[in-house]
Amino acid sequence: MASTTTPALKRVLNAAVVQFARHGYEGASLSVIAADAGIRKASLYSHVKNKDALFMAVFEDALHSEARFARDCFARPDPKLPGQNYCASLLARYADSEHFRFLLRTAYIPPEPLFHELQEGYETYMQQLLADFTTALRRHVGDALSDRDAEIMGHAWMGMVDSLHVALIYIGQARFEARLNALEHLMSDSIARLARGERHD
Amino acid sequence: MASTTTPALKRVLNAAVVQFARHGYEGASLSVIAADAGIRKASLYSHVKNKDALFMAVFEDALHSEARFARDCFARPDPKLPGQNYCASLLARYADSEHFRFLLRTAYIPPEPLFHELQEGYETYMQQLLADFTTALRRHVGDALSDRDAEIMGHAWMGMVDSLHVALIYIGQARFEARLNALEHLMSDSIARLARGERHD
DNA sequence: TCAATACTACCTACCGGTCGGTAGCTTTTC
DNA sequence: GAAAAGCTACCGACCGGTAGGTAGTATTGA
Repeated sequence: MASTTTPALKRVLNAAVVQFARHGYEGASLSVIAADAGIRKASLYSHVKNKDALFMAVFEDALHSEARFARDCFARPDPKLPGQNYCASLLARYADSEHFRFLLRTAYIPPEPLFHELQEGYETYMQQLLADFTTALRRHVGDALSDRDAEIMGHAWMGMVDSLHVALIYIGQARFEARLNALEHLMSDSIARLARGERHD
Repeated sequence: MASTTTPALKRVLNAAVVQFARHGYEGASLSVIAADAGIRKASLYSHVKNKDALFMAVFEDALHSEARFARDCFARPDPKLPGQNYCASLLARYADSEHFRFLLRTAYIPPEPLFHELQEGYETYMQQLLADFTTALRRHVGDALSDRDAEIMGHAWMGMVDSLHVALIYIGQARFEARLNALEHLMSDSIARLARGERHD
């Protein structure tokens, strides 16, 4: 399974993530991907078994790439709110990372033939994100935090993250920042309440 | 523009919304849509100019349908929070309305050739939703509400709505309800604070 | 009767994928 | 050391299939 990644394959994968991110699974053409990688379509099959396998390879790359990104965000201490680094970095990340754009494009409506495999990958990624947030939250609020409130805040934060993801895709930069600001206010109010020892009913 | 809708065209539109909602713009096949409507593919062109026009016709229907749904939600008084009726009705709406599923499927990643036309439609729909929420919020909080706080809460609520939309698509019913509950807690905390006359910095 | 709607048959364009074949570098074999 | 054999990456040509769309003709109904 530890297949070596030749330079040619790397070019193919780089071309593929761009096309898949831009046009989706069905919309991306193997001819174009091959051309962008500097070879003919037939030669693709020296490197990958078929379109599905190519897509899954890109997906694995993207998941690893974004997992590392998230880990780095949570490694730095959040300035004010748990998970704040991650949320605040999304805009730049979206501009810079082809892998991230690929994941967002594919996340909500994955290609039907690959649905289950993809679902699993996303699932573990989201679980990791949630776990990271929860530990950050516990560190931030302290022992007063009940399990139930931690779970509620976890759901809310994951919802907030999805909301920001969506904002990246279809509303502009200005409104992304407005939404981020607004949602941080909500989080801040609720966390302040928890820190005062009040509980959600 | 006020073209009459014959029964045959209605059958075509009904078949089309199902296919577009299920498979998207590119994935939906005109042959299948025609077959579902009880005619041959070539006969479609007696009713619609081409695939784009068919898609746009379905889109207009869907927008009107969902605008009416939102209006009905906001016509009823919200039990606890502004906009609560709408959010709480989403799950059932998603199960029942083919038009709604169509809109959600198409919203974030619209077909490229129709991008601009669709964007406009969504834009006015979202503006209406935001306006409805804002008046509900003003009614709920009272005169103490500053314009700035109203705007912040508006952004937050729209984010919450997007978050719930996403939840409908790719996480199950159980987690939708957990997210809804969690986000309502956030909203509730923030609105309680506003109602006490405190302001966001 | 005449327009609207339906049909069959067909078109071009493109898709993912396979085929036979080859250039060129490694490894084997005597 | 050099011929023989094998392997990898590549190519043009082609496959079956499907897509959206069109031309021409038959059917239908007010």
